[in-house]
Amino acid sequence: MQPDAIKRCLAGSGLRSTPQRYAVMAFLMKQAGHPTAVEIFEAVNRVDPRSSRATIYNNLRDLVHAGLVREVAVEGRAARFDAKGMRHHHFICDRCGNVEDVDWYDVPRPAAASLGRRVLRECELIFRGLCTRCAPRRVSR
Amino acid sequence: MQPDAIKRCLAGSGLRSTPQRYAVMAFLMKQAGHPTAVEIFEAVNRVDPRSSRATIYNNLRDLVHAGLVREVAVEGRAARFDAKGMRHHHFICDRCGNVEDVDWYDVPRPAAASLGRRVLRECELIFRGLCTRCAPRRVSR
DNA sequence: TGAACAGATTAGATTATATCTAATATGAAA
DNA sequence: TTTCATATTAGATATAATCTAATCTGTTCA
Ligand SMILES: [Mn+2]
Ligand SMILES: [Mn+2]
Ligand SMILES: [Zn+2]
Ligand SMILES: [Zn+2]
Repeated sequence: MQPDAIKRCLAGSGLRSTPQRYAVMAFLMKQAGHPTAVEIFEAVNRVDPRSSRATIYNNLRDLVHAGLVREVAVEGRAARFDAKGMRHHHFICDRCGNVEDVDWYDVPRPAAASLGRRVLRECELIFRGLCTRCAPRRVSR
Repeated sequence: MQPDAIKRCLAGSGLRSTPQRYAVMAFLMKQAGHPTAVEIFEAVNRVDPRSSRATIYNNLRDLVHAGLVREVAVEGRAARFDAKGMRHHHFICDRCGNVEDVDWYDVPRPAAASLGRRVLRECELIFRGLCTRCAPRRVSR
C-alpha cells in the first residue's frame, strides 16, 4: 500500500492525515493479526514519531467510526482491531482469546418481522472454539 | 421455573447450589434483558441474602463455563449476560449498546477447509445497527 | 445424624482497560 | 503566510474485572 493511498483513504473519510493517525492505519493495514490498542501503541512507537496512549485510543475510535477499522470485543480481554480489507468472518478461541480470520461467505438476513423497526447495518458471524494452537493434537497411533 | 429445577440444573453441571449462585441463576432466568454484572449485583441484593461483588463475578464465570449462561461482550461497555433458554441471535445497538434477542435461525457453517484444524464449538450471529429506541422515527407526513 | 473438607464467599486491594482534561501544537484551506 | 478547526499530549480519572487470604458452608459419607 502506497503512503498516498492511505492519506487519500483518510481524507476520503474526512480525517486529517497526521503522522500519528497515519501510523496507526499503516500498521493495521500491513498487520495480519488483530492487535490490541496497547500492542498498536507499542508497535507504532518503536519508530518515530511517538504517539501518546490517548492518541492511539482517539485514532482507533475515529477510524472505527469512519468505517476503516473494525473493533472486535472479546469477553474479559482488551478489544482487538483490524483494518477492513476483504470481508471476512472471525474465529475467537475459547481458551486463548485469539481472533483469527475466516473466509467470508454470505449470511442469510433475519426475517423483516423479527427485526421490527430496528435499522440493520450489518450481520457479523463469529465462530467460537479452539484455535489451531489450542486444539488438542491429533491422537497419534 | 421451580426452585428445585434450578437447583437440579446447577447440580447437573457440577455446581453447588448456594443462595448466592441460586440468586444469580434465578434472576437471569426470569429476566428478559441482558443485564451487566453490576445490574445483577444490585438486583439480587435488593433481596437477601447479600452477595459480594466478587461472588457475582465468580458465579457468572462459573455459570458461563458450565454453559448455563451466555456472556455477550460489547465494545467499550461492560459485558452482558443471559440465561441460555431458547436459542437465539443477538442485535447490538451501535448507539446505546443495548443487546436484544432476535429469533433463531440456522446458520450455514464454514467450509471445513477454511477452519483447518480448529475445533468449532458454535456459530454466533450478531446483528448491528440501531435499536427500536435509537432508530429515527418514521418520517410523518 | 454430624464431622470433614472441597468448594464458596467476602471486603478490600489491585490490575487492566479506556476515557477525560485542558494546555499546546499542527494540517490544510484560503 | 495566516488562520483555526482539528489533533496531540501527560497525567489524572473512571470503569470493569480479578485477586487475596481469611472465613464460611453444602454435600458426602461414616
Ligand atoms: Mn479480521
Ligand atoms: Mn439473549
Ligand atoms: Zn487458542
Ligand atoms: Zn439503541
